[in-house]
Amino acid sequence: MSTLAQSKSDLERASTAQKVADMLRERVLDGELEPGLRLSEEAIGGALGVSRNTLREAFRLLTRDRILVHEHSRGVFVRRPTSEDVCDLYAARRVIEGGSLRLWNDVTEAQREAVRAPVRQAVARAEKNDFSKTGSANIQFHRGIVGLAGSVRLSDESDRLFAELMLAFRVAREVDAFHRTYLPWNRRIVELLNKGTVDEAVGQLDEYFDAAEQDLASRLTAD
Amino acid sequence: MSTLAQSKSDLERASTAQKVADMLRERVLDGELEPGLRLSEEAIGGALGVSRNTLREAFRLLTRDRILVHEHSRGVFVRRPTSEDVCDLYAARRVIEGGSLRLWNDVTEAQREAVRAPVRQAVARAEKNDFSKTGSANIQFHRGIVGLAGSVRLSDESDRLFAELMLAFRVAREVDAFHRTYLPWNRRIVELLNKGTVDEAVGQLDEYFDAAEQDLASRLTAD
DNA sequence: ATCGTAGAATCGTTCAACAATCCCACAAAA
DNA sequence: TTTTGTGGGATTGTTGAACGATTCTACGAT
Repeated sequence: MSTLAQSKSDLERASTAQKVADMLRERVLDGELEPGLRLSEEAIGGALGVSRNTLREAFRLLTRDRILVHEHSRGVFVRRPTSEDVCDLYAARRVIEGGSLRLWNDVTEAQREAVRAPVRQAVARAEKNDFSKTGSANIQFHRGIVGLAGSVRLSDESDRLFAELMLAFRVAREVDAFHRTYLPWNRRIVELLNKGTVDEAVGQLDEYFDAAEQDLASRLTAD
Repeated sequence: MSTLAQSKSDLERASTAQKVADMLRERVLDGELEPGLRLSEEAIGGALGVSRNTLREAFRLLTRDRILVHEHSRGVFVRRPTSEDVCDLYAARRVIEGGSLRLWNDVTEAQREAVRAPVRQAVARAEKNDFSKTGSANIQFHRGIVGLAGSVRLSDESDRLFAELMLAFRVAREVDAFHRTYLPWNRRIVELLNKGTVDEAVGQLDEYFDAAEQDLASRLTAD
């Protein structure tokens, strides 16, 4: 049954605009297209072999995800988060993840495991001095937290927030080191959760947000 | 200074696609375009005097706001929320508004007043048997709650959730009566907040969500 | 150095066309 | 009767070109 659902989702992936958007999203999040860069319709459309109209549709999809920003009659740019953006992003995350984490005792074991697993894997890799996937592991941890709420709308919005933060990391030139710094925090949160002290875990999460926000914002204003 | 900001925002409102999207959004939320209705590109584009490409851009904007749904090669439809959607929407609202309300003691007086004022006005009107604007007042109350978080991203996402719920009300054929029913709840929440018992207010908010969700979902499944 | 202006580059929008896909009705087969 | 092809017709997906409107750039005047 899962194979059927799989192939169905593959078939639905027909639109060219969608494919172009996926490719551009990857390029942006990988850092090949730097924040602040202007994306010329003609240049990119020509390079990818799609018409301007189709490319504009792809741009709309990415502005929805807040990866690109659209300025009227000026074009689209790779989003370049400011320190105000970072403040706003963490304000949203505090509410969403804090509120989700409080549901810890009311959710399924599978949902709880989605929070624990990423931290366990990151810790295991860190002990072998392997910090390769530490960034995605950190994001998976926070995705798991939001998943406790059981709302796809909330999870989707969180993914957009995470994508924006990835861009902020890039502006601050601290993509990997950032996640690594805060691994101990994640570990502590999971330990508190397993101990059943949800309120203390939420407190640790808030402290993590405070530290991360200040760290990131200061790097952005200095730049 | 506010006049300058005003005129600036007017100037930025240049795009035709944006204007078309605004018009369509209004039509949908007013109920002139029923949930489930398919919007033909040719028909609407011809009626509004805009080209297909521009109309498609407007559709993308409304799809982002979850007012329309896009099905590949089939067209765009006015969203018709299901009971699963309602469940998801309230799961998100529980987290967002619950988390925001907990910040009550940490925000500015202006933010707190944005929560109290809509309820006060709705109560005043209700005592005169004037239930005309009770719906928007209820939404303003919940907008105020989300505003406590101080994140425009969170507030924007909440507006999208509210818009979706408006569509659900319409499917359930209970637009005004719905809001009216729950005015006493809002009043009680504000009283608890003014008394300083934030946790109890959050509890009342949760109960409100439980009742509203069950009420709305049952009307949708019955239909 | 500041300001204004002409020209180039780019975006916003429209139009026409064709391929790809979906829908619907009708006929054939179990 | 129900199911299963199988057409044709309608609609969407995508392209390319075109032109007015807006922005950017560079050059020259003050």
